[in-house]
Amino acid sequence: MDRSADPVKKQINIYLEDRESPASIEPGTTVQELLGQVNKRLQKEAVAARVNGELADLTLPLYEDAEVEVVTFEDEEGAEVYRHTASHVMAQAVKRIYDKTQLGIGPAIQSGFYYDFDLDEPLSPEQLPQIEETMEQIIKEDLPIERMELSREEAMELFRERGEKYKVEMIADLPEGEVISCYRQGEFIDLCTGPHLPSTGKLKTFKLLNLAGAYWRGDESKPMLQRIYGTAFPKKKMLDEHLQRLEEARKRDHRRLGRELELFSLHEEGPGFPFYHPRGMIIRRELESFWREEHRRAGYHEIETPMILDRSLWEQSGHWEHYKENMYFTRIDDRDFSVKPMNCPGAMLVYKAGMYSYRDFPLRLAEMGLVHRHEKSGTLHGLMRVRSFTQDDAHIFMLPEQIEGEVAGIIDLVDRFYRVFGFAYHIELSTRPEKSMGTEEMWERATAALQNVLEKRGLDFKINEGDGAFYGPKIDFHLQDCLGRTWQCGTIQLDFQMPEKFDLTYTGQDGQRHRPAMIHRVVYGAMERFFALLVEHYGGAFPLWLAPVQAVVLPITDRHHAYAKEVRDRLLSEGMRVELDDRNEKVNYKIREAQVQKVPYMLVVGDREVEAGTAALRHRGEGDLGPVPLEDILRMLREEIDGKKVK
RNA sequence: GCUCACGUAGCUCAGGAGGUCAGAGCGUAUCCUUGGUAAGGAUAAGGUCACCGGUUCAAAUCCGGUCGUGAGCUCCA
Repeated sequence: MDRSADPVKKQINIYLEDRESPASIEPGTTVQELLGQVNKRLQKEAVAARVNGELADLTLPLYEDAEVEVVTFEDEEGAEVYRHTASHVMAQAVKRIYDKTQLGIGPAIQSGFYYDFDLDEPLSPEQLPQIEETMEQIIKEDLPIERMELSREEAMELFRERGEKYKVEMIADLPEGEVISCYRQGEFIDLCTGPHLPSTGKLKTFKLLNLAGAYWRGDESKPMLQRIYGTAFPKKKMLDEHLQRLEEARKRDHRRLGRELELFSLHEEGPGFPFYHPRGMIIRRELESFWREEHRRAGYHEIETPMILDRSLWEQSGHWEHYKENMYFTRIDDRDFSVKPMNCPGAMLVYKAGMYSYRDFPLRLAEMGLVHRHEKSGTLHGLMRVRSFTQDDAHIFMLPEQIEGEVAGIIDLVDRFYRVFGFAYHIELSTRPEKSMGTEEMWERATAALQNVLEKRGLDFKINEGDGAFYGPKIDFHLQDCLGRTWQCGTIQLDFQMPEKFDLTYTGQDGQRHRPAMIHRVVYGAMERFFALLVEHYGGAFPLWLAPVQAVVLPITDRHHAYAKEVRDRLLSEGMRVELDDRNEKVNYKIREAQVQKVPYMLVVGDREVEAGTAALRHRGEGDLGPVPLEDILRMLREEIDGKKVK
């Protein structure tokens, strides 16, 4: 852009949003100065601007007529600018304390920021306050932040001189002809596309949260840098609220609720191998029976295949070659066996046990298959990431022209399931990874087929290059946990390999043998992961149909025990999960415990209820509902259960 | 697997510059209390302070290793 002032033009016109007429200013006025002239409040709130649609610094001088939009912290990109500046201030502070620090990268992320450092000494959490203090100092200095545009050579020279080897590496990788920009604040310079706040003093409150290691460029073979995470807000109150929200989220953590509600446990004796307790088991079985019902309706047939199978099968499927490091092995009668890490080879054998015609297609074989995978120790996470889990798997064998219809059917099925639980989800399409089998042409065809269905249905999706399975591309469905981390649940994987490897055939209309196409798919994904996400989603307060204990009967004194038992038995006979709390405690105490355990309904019975044949109904969320005749209670609960209502 | 941190009764956590430091609350058991919508009272039981090794007269406390857990990275349902 030509930044020299136009000698002919004395004034330029700037069009601001929400203003009828343009502001007339002198060329060279910065966005910030302009805002000062027209709207002081906006000037104060602005963190960046959009000039003719392009995100820019407030310090950008304007030389031509332009449209200017103000970007504040409230805008997503405004928050990013704000926090990105916070990450620079943090980097500056770290460099002030440890001058040999080499900088990695330091972007803004969802609700915060981080910066990666290469330091000689390991950082420990005790050092964070010191870094925070230095950051406060830098903010107090209110250093102006200036943008500099450099040539590739200048930039190289600058960062080489400063000993920033990672920055030099980044510059070397920038495409030719790209404008290289840097930002300077006091003695600190960083390679950065910006934009940034106009000065360090604009930063109000921030907090450094945690430390972690992170490989340079996310590559395991590259050095590990030290990453500091933090967050920043324009108001102390917003920061406090954010920290409060994090605290609340931790209360929903499935690992915590799993223990408190006695759903499951994990033990040192079996890292990553979960134990289901009676209450967790009820939820799991409910999920499974819902699943069976829906799958029967959707035309699936259920099968079960063995957990341990001969080595030759895994060699044939390609797992021996491509998945060995994740597999468990055993030896029986001098033969090598493997514990199944996936259900597909077993399903192949089921298919091969019969003869199929094109008329049998699509053939949908479903399996609740328990698989074992030797995941790296550092990746284990409660029930979200475990080493043994049950996949609600299915393998669909079909004609090539049935692929798109089947994929569409699965997308509908997944959507139906997630809706029942009220889950929001996002979709990703993963393409061919480096370590994979099959021809380029096969991959292209398969990927195009998946993409086609998504596009036809107008679904938003993100493409994950090289993230597919070794046998084919896939569509993944992701859900969020209590902290907003996303987890892959449902997946649809197209596979042209397995039918080849197992020489699967069907008889076509022409009487000849042909190769079927195949899809692997899961809806819940892994029962363990889905269960964990459900716990966090509901914060432990499961809808009635899933609640391990649906109702508890609370007699007020011993003389009400007989009637309480009657009430309990009546509910039991209607198939409800009900308990009787006849402990020698006050009703307040029993109610509190039922609330803490998030039991949906409490039936309090005393003299009045015995007399009238009612129960004083209390809902964990709605409180006291007053006396209700037993038969009405039964009807209400039945309706709520059958409707899978979320209450 | 990697980086950093953590590991004390079933749970949540105090304590710990090496020596009356094995503590609290919740929970559990027993007894008293029979009480109407979120904790009634008393008493008691419970831990070789993750495990192994080292330093020391003495280790829960210091050092090393192992295992497990957490946050992230890598990888994945």
